[in-house]
Amino acid sequence: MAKRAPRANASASIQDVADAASVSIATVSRVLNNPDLVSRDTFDRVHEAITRLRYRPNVYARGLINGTRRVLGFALPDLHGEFYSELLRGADGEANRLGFHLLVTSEGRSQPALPPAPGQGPGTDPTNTPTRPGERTSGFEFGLVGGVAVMITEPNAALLQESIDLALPVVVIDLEIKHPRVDCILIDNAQGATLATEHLLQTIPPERLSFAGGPRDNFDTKTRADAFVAALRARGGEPRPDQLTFGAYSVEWGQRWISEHASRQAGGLPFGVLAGNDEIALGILQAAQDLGLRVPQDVRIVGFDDTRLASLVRPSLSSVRVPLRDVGAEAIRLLARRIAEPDAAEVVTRLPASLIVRESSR
Amino acid sequence: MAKRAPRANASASIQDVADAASVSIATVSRVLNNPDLVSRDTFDRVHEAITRLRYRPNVYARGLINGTRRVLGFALPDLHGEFYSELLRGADGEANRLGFHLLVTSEGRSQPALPPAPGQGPGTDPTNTPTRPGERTSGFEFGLVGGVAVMITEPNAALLQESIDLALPVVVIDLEIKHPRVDCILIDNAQGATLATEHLLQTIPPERLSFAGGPRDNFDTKTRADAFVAALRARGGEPRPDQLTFGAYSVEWGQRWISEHASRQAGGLPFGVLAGNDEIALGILQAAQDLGLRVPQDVRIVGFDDTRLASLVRPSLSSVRVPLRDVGAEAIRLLARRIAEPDAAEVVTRLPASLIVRESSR
DNA sequence: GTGAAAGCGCTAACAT
DNA sequence: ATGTTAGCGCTTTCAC
Repeated sequence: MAKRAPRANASASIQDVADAASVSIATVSRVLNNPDLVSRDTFDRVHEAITRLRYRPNVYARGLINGTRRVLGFALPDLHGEFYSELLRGADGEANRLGFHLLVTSEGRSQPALPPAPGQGPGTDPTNTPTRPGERTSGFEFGLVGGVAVMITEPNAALLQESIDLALPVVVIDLEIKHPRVDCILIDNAQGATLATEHLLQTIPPERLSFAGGPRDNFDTKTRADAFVAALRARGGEPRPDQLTFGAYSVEWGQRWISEHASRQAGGLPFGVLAGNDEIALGILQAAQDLGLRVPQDVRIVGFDDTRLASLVRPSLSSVRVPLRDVGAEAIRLLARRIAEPDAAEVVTRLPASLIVRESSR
Repeated sequence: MAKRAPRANASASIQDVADAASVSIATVSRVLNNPDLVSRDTFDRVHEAITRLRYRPNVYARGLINGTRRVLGFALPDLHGEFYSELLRGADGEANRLGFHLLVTSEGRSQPALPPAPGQGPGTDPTNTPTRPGERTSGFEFGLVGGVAVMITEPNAALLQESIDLALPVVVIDLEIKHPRVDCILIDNAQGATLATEHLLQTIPPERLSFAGGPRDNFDTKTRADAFVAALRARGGEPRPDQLTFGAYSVEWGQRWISEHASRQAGGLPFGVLAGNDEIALGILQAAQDLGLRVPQDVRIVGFDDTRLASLVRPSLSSVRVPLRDVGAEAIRLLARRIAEPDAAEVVTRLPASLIVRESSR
């Protein structure tokens, strides 16, 4: 029995427990990991010591051995707002269910990735502090996490690339990529946008229908815009360029959109707009009213994502419902699966969108 | 030079890098942690090997040694909605700045803590699977984190207790507790509620003013209610019991409150209400309008927290602004400080609240 | 059923 | 300036 004075400060180690229970550390370990292998009596003694000393196995030591990483990385473009918040909640719930922990990060954290230039040796410039490898490069302490879920909404995807390079289990949200061992979760934006457009077309002629999208580069916005155009064409209307505009996912952009649109609105009333998300829709909704336009009599609006905002405002906002919570949960599920079976076939989960009609387009 | 065949599957280890650069592992370690100690030439060679092999130091091995935990736990009652979302964003930003990572958890995850009964030996009941110590008990992988920020909004605080027991750096949000080495962050709810009440009292007589709180046990709600009462008394009005009601932090509760209140409203119009948070206020605002009451002519409403909801709805909602993002950031800052100086004096940060007057109470 | 001992990958003395 | 070596706390053979 290798006794050792238990350090006053730090928490109890396995050795402390072993000493207290007069067994070897191996036995303590067994009590923790293979209770069946120890005798009833020993078990009780050890267990008592564990509780008394408030012993918690050191995760780092454990992780060092079996590489069992119970931590999953969850990288979102941003953490704020109803949208991401709901995604996160879905992930958190599922992580909890499956016994994982969530390391969150927002892309806002991103640092430039390691210099990719293969020929140019690093540290060539003596004035530059050389990249400290092993330090965080993209906001993630890789190596701490057993897998990463990354939401990719725009072309630049340093974090994704890095995750893939590290041969870490990866789940990509919002972008379909074909890569060995990389699973994807997609929202059926096209379907949702089609539903919404067709709904608007029931009461609005094609030439009076517009799409007020988010950032032009944004994948979601792009898909939604394409489906919007397709739906218009299906009705025989080739949209004019001014019927498709792009800005930002913000209330402000929605407000600006409507004020500009209303002033050049030659087609007459009522007109309709499919917004890139609920915030844009909300901006449109409110600024339209400020402009003296009645919703839905003069302007019919449909948002996207069906965040809580949509049901909370008055008049309530029609919106394309996207199962955000399911997206978060599914990401964790896929990650867990791939950790368990690294070579399982790649999965592309496509979650359906549906249209929730409320006052703003009725 | 202890060569070793680099495993095909796993990521490169320090030994692999050492071999590739024909140096010892110690030198590689130095390149990573004390670049000044190695020669220019060696540095370059090692650095090259590192990038080529995509080497990342194993966090677990590192953590095992220096106990440097760059991960902070952030425990909130819930993850969803503007409120927590903003808190989280503040924390994430500051964690990023200070080089920490955020392990989030919502109290919804909580498992029952270890059985506290000291006399009763564990594992006494042979039918029961004994508690697996070392497994997560409160949603947290303690031992992985170098500190924990816990938001405590209601009396039960198993997670807090556990954190404290583990002698982990702890920051408590929303509850003032005096405990060695535990720092607190408080929002000046009393001040905020006072400001709001006095504002309402400018146009509403005390007997027509009500407080529609969140859960009765909730610390914030309690403080806000107390300040409300005090402000009324200062104006010479002893509030009737029905002027103080408690429910939940939800739109639904706000809606129910106004329908019940409107029906028994004998004091006449206009009347005023201070809501426990913005969601309640929003429910009141909308249901009031549905009931044919005009806001602010008939009903004046002030919310709490000043989440984005307040400025997004129409009529816009007056609200007590609470610097949520600062709260999150300050939590991380305090944690970082206590990790650096474990015995620093305890700090209680009290963040000010302010009143934002908008249409709903003008 | 239990203990002894060999590492997991890394850092930090201590040598040289 | 660089290499050698002793652990960090734990799991896991391998003996007994």
